[in-house]
Amino acid sequence: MASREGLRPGGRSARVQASVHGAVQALMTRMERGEITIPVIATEAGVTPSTIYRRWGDIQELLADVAVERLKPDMEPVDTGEGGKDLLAWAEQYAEEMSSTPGREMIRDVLAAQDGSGAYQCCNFTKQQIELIAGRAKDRGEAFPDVDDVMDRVVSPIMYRILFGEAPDAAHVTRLVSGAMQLISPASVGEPT
Amino acid sequence: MASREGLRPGGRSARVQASVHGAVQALMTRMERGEITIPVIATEAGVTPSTIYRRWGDIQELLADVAVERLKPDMEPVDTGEGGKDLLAWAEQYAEEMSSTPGREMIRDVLAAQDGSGAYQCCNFTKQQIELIAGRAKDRGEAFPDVDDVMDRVVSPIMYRILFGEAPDAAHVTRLVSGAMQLISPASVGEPT
DNA sequence: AGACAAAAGCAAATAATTTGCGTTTATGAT
DNA sequence: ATCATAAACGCAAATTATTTGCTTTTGTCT
Repeated sequence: MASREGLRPGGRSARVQASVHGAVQALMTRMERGEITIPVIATEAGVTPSTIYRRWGDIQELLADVAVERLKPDMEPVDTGEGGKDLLAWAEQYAEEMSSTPGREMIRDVLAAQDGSGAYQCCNFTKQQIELIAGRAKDRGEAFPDVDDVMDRVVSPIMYRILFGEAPDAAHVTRLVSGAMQLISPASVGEPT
Repeated sequence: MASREGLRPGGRSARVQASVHGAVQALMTRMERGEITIPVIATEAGVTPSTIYRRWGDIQELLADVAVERLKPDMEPVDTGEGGKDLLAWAEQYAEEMSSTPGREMIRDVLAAQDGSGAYQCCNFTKQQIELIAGRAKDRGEAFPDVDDVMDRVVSPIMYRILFGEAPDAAHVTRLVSGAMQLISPASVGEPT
């Protein structure tokens, strides 16, 4: 991610970065992806195109940079009082957000960039959310599956279907979550002990 | 995929298509991705750039088109005489091929295209391979998990890790396969009845 | 406050993309 | 077989995007 490291954190640089990011997001609400070019973004942001070219290299890197920022979770998973329910609620929302048109576009932007660090970051965002749920469950004394297992059993299938096929429906997400929870104790997702 | 449907199947069109595809593949062995532009491809293919623009639209669609073709399986999964072993052998090879640099580039190309049909096709290639393994197992009278479950439990985690994190190692693939096989009968992957 | 260098602006040069139009050539009907 | 038709291609001009050299602005560190 060109705009994150090794650059001046304050003042004009930060202002330009914010302005360009804002321009991209604004344009995405009014135009189609194919119409959004760097000169267009530059005009919207009140910046000269060469600034964008020098900082981000090409439009894919810029779009990926914006997408990563937008994919960063803005709140922590709801606390239902039980780990299995937390995970289900989180997974349902995750599936819905990522299946939406903007969601799918953001994922595509992240994956299309040469710089693979964006994808890695997004994966970490997800992991952190699950770790949060797992940590709360453990604090309550509940058993909870390993985070990597949740990634394999819940997150991966959701993402794969969104990327390669049709978005998973609610029933499918429920099945995935209860399957993952059964790694701990059979049939314990729905009913609190 | 622009080049697959609604165009003349024979003669010059087919020749141009083959020539352009060949040019892309040849260039990918000698250049980096960022250096491959449509004018460069056109020169290599002995074709005028506007032909490529009119047929594929932009370079992402073209690269996706080529990638889908290269991702099409060229042989059927090895037959070890037992479904679980077949699946393991297939999954190991799949993971290795897709984790390689050319493999990851092809996947990225497919996913980066606007036209989502390429991703769908790739998913179907994979499904068909697994269906083949499943069909053979059933012909032998073995139990074998549902293809969709194999997609969720084996293929998805492999692909997710390749796209978003680090490639899965052999031990992990083994664990995924035996987990999927346990959907049928516990601990029956290795040993023939 | 001043020196330094990073980042931005500007404009000219280069490269990619689009487009209009004439030519070639698959395809389907006679 | 030949012909009519339209799809696909080639070519070149026009447009648009990208790169690059140089100057100016402005954070940052002393």
